[in-house]
Amino acid sequence: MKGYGERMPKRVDHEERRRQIADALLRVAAARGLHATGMREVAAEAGVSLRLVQYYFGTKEELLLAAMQHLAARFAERGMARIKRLKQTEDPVTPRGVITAILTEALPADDERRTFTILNAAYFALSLTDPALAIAPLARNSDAVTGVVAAQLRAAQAAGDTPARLDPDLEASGLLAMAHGLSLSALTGQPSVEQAQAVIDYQLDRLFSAS
Amino acid sequence: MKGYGERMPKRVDHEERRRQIADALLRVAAARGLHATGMREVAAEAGVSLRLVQYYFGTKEELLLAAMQHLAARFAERGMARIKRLKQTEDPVTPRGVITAILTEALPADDERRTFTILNAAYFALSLTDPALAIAPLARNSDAVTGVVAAQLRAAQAAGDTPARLDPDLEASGLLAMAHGLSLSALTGQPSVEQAQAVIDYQLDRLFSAS
DNA sequence: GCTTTTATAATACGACGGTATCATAAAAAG
DNA sequence: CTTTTTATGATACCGTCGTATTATAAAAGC
Repeated sequence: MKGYGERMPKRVDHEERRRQIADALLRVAAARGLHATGMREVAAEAGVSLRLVQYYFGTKEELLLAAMQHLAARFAERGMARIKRLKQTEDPVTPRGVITAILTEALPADDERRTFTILNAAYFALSLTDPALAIAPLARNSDAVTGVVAAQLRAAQAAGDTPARLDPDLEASGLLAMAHGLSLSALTGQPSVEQAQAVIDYQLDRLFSAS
Repeated sequence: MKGYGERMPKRVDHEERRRQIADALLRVAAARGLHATGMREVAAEAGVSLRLVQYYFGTKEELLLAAMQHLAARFAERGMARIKRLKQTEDPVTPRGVITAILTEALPADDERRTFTILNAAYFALSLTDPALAIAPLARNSDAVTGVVAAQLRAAQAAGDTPARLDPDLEASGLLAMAHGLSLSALTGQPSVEQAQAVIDYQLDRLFSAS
């Protein structure tokens, strides 16, 4: 890269610091709420001075935006890792396996996914009224995933694992919307994560049964 | 009722005023966001003085809570009306008709439902981090609706309109989660309301076909 | 060794928001 | 008609937040 300066920076990587601060914001925001998170709190959480936060992100809006993109990137990364892990353990990677992994990954089953779901909801709500916050990164992810699921369904149809009369695109949209809705509901514990998982499994059973 | 005082109040109804102010908050919040909505703005929107808002709702938290309950009540009311209307127009009320009405009602197809969806998302996100905001009213609504859908599915099974092997509870949970997810996504226009409707219709076709 | 970059510290400022206070109008009760 | 209760209006207070400013230190390159 022809980077951000002629000479090397003093010691630390610029992007690394930005990530560190953005992570701090996400941690605080997941606990206290996105709007209730102040610059001073972020600085304290990141273990740096307030001035430094201003140094790396001139304005709060910029920080919020960068943190959102960071969040989307982290989640996409995690999704990729999940698929890669799937390919290593499960020898013949079935379309059902991939779809199950995707839908399940969205559930707030552990701390990381729970905070992700919370932050996602917070950013989504914020973007509905704050024009400065483009919802682009999240929507882009979602679109890509829908495409993957639809493709897997087509593959399953080609293999005869699922009825040919199904519409892959409509099914994919429905499944992802369901997973999204279940994730949000599961945050409140109604239904529980286990029940949400049961609903997903049930739907996939119905999809991949002979019928 | 053994109301709010021995003598009649001066001129206006207490509850009516509270509704008026709560409605004003919801209108402002739908446009500017829940956290960005101040007491002064609410007062201006309601056409009353700031002092009056304080008079009817001592604190902002109280106002937020009351507005949420009011919102939930309004939505439940609208749902009831929709069912009642259905019973009048569609002579034999089929389970599918009821379920279609419920799922479709959640979509942000007109201004009122759109603002409702936005406010719902905002309150939900807020309740995730603000312990003072119980999510009870919304969850209660959601639970009741799930029960209704499951009951309709059972009725359909009894009538032979849908396969007996289906699990009504899991199907109901899945359908409502899907509708919820679709509504949120439709707020951004991806997918559009029409596409979301298509997904719902498709799923119901699949449910109620012989199969 | 001087300059640039990266960092901290302390503090200031202007705006806004929730809340509180003071004053008052108007209607019902006696 | 006076008193009391209810309803309302105008404004003051105080904290917090985002942002800006100034001074300073230390490590890395030229």
